[in-house]
Amino acid sequence: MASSAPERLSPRAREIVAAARELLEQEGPEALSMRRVADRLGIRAPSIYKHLPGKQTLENALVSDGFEELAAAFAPASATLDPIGALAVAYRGFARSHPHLYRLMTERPLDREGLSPGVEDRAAAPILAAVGGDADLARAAWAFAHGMTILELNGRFPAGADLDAAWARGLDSFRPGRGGSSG
Amino acid sequence: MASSAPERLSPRAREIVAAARELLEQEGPEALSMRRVADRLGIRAPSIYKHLPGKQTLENALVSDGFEELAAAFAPASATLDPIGALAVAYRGFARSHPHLYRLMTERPLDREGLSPGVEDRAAAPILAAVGGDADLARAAWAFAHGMTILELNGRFPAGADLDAAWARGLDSFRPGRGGSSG
DNA sequence: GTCTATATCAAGATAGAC
DNA sequence: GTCTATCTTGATATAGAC
Repeated sequence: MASSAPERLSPRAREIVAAARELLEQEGPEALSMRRVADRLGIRAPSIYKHLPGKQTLENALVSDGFEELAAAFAPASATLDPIGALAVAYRGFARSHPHLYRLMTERPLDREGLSPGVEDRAAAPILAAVGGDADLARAAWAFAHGMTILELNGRFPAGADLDAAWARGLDSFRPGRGGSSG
Repeated sequence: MASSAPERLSPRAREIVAAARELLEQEGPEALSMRRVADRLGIRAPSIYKHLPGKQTLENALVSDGFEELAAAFAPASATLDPIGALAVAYRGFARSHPHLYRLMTERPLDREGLSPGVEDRAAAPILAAVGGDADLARAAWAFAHGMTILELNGRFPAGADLDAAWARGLDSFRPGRGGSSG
C-alpha cells in the first residue's frame, strides 16, 4: 500500500497535474519536482500539498492518464486487417509522442493501488486480444515492443540502424498462423 | 564527449570501483553516491576525487565491467546446439544475478566515449552471429530479450505469469529456419 | 592519500500565519 | 488557497592543509 486509495481529484488538483504533465513532457521525469511544478503555476511548492497529499499521487495521476491515452490509441487497431501491426504502430507512436511520459509509465515498478482502477488492464487488453488470447504470447509481444521502444528512446541503437526493419522482423512472429510449439 | 578518454585506472581507483560495485549490487543505482562509496572504504567522499575525476568515470567503469562480463557469459553459447536459446539463458541469468548493474547498463544513454573501447561490440557480437549476421533480426532479438528482462526486473508482469513460457514463445521466432520476409 | 571546510544546489515535506 | 519559515536529507565537486 504505497499510496492507498486513488481518490477523485479536485479541479485545482487537476490543474496541478496538468502543469506537471507539461513539465514532464518537456524536461523528463528527473525534472519533475514539486518546486518546478509549483513554479509553472506561479505558486510555492508547499501550496501543492493542500490539494495533493504528495508527489507519489502526482505521479500516479500522470501514469493513469498515460495508460488511459494508450488504451485510446489502441482502440482503432482491432478493426484493421492487421491488428498486430496497427497496435505496434500505435504503441511506438505513443512512446515517440510522449517519450518522457512513456518512461515514467514503464521504467519503475507500478504503484498499482494508487492508479485508476483497471487502467492497466484496459491498455493491455487489445494486445491480448490481437494474439488470440494467449497470455504468454501477449507478454512476449509486449516485451518485444517495449524493448524496441525503450532502446530507441534511450539512444541505444546505432545511428544508421533500420528500426522499421527490426520492428517488422520481430512482429512477424506474433501474427496469427505462426504457431509456437516448436521443440 | 561526456567523459573523454577512458584512461587506465590506478590500483587504488580499482579498489574504489570495486566498492562501488558492491554498493550498486546491494542497493541499486540510486544509492550509488560518492559519499556512500567512500563510506565503504572508510574514507571521505572528496578523497575519491584524487583517484577518479568524477562520478561519470566511476559509472563508466562499472558499465564497462558489466559488458565485459556479459560477453564472457555469452562465450560458451556459440558452441551449443541451440545458440539462441543458450544466449537467452545467459542473458537472463546475467540480469538476474546483477539486476542493478543490468539497470545501470541499459536504462540510460551510453557514454560510449567513456567506456572501454569495443566493449559494447564484444557483448553484441554473439547475438549477431547467432541470428546469422542479420542486423535487423539481431536488434529485434535483443529488444525482445531486453524487454522480457527489464519488465521482469521492474516487477511489471503479473504475479502468476509463466515467464519461461513467454521467453519460449518469443525466442521461437529468432531461431534459424523461420525466415522473415512475409507480406 | 586523506583530511576539513566549504560552495552550490536541490529534493520532499510540515507547521502555522494570513 | 497561498504564504513564509523551517526541517531533514542528500547530492557533486573544489581548495588547500597535513
